[in-house]
Amino acid sequence: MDVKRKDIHNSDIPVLCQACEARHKGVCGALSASQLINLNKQAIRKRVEPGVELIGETRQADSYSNIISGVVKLTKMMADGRQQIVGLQFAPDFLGRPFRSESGITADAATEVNVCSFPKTMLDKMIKDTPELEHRLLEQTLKELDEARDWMLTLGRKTASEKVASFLYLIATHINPELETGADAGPVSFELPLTRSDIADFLGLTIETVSRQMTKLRKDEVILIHNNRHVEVPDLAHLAERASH
Amino acid sequence: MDVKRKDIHNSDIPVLCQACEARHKGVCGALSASQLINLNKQAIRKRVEPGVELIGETRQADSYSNIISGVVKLTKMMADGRQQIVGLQFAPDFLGRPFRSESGITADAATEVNVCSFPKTMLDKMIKDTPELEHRLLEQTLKELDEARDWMLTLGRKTASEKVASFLYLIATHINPELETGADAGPVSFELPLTRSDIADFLGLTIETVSRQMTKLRKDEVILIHNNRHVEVPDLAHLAERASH
DNA sequence: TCGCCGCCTTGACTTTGATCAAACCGCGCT
DNA sequence: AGCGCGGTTTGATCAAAGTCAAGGCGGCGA
Repeated sequence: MDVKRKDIHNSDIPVLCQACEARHKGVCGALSASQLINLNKQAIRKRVEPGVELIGETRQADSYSNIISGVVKLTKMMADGRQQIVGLQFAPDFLGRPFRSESGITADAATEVNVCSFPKTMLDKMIKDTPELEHRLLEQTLKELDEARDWMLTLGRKTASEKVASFLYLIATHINPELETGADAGPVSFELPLTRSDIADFLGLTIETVSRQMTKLRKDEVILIHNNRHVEVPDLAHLAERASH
Repeated sequence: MDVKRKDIHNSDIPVLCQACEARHKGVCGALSASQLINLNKQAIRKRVEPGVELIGETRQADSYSNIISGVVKLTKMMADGRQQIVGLQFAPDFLGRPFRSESGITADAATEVNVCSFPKTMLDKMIKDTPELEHRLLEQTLKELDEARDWMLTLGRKTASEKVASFLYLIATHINPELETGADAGPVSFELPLTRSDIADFLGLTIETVSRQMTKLRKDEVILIHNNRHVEVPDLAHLAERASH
């Protein structure tokens, strides 16, 4: 029976991949069952503690990863220690720089992070006979480019309080399953994946300014905060308003 | 003779493409002679005056372009009129957003610009049987992403005078043929492709601050300016120093 | 040739966010 | 329970960049 065939075929997909978001919405969706099996032989899942470096100075970049869960921050540093977070990545984003060693960016776990890593060489080979794979990489890269440019507007032209509101709005719309799609209203709540110091580095501010703007948002009842980390947003539209969205 | 064959084959390439940088370093390099001929039937070269919109509200984005010469600025606007230039593009960059209508970005000619435009549908079709094309697009997109992130560091963490120096350094290294490759020293000179107001929008500053920082750099003899537009840099290394590179 | 207009510069003053400093809060440890 | 510690908040002061206003420079058309 066709149904049975389908079942059998489906069970060919490695167990780990079956429920994996990277296969549904990430780059692995481009791969056939046999390719997934191949990749899986060399792939390892890792649990990583907050603050640990995934790509950068110490850890050389000879592998790619998919983010299974958690938040990864991409950071750029200047010689004198000033630093700027240039991007946040969530599951099921692809992690790693195709065709190049690296461009002065380090990737650190912001929260506890689970990744699925595999050697660069593997994927580079698969790209050769699966153009769809390159297509997915291009789509993800275009998405990152859009996000980077959105953030440039925030960094260059928004006030401190708009910046903080923009950050909270970004997290609110990215961290929950995905309520990214429209519906910018109603209540949301989440755990902040970043410390105040990370937030400052993401917004181009100091921790003091971030703190002050958070208290202002709290006093104006745009947000509620518990334990410094848990944030409730009674009405996302109000937050969007504050972010000048 | 093989040599003759090659000559004949070479002459199959459309005349306009033969000397075109887009074929050497841009996306068109991925195309065969016959594909180039095809594309050329529908391609048109346009000369565009400074300030004219290439992609955005008025001009709908149903075509892609290659920049033949000149500088294009990519701008994001907020509802209240604040704006931020999120990227500059030079020849032979590819202009247009694959697979998507657009993301709130407008592209305007900063200087006089020459482009080679062709319908989106043409290229989208060619991508299907020329994976190399998608590869080139990915390479360009990754380059733009790197540049965007570099600039985020500038916007978020540099002082006004470092920003202005960074801008001049960027132009110096991009506008001349290409001295991008190393050798960050020695004298350079160029015409500024942007007005003070554009520079301010690129750096997240006001025109007054840009002006003041330019005079400071001039007084410190890091640069010489004639006619407000022509800039001479006696020693590029000094400029790089000021930009905290 | 004059005068206008757009673009740029310069100056005086204000505001925003940074800096410096102190205290607070939750939490794990002894 | 008391202590110390990292992360955070709050307050007082300072400096960098923004705002407002005036004037300069250069090109172009009447």
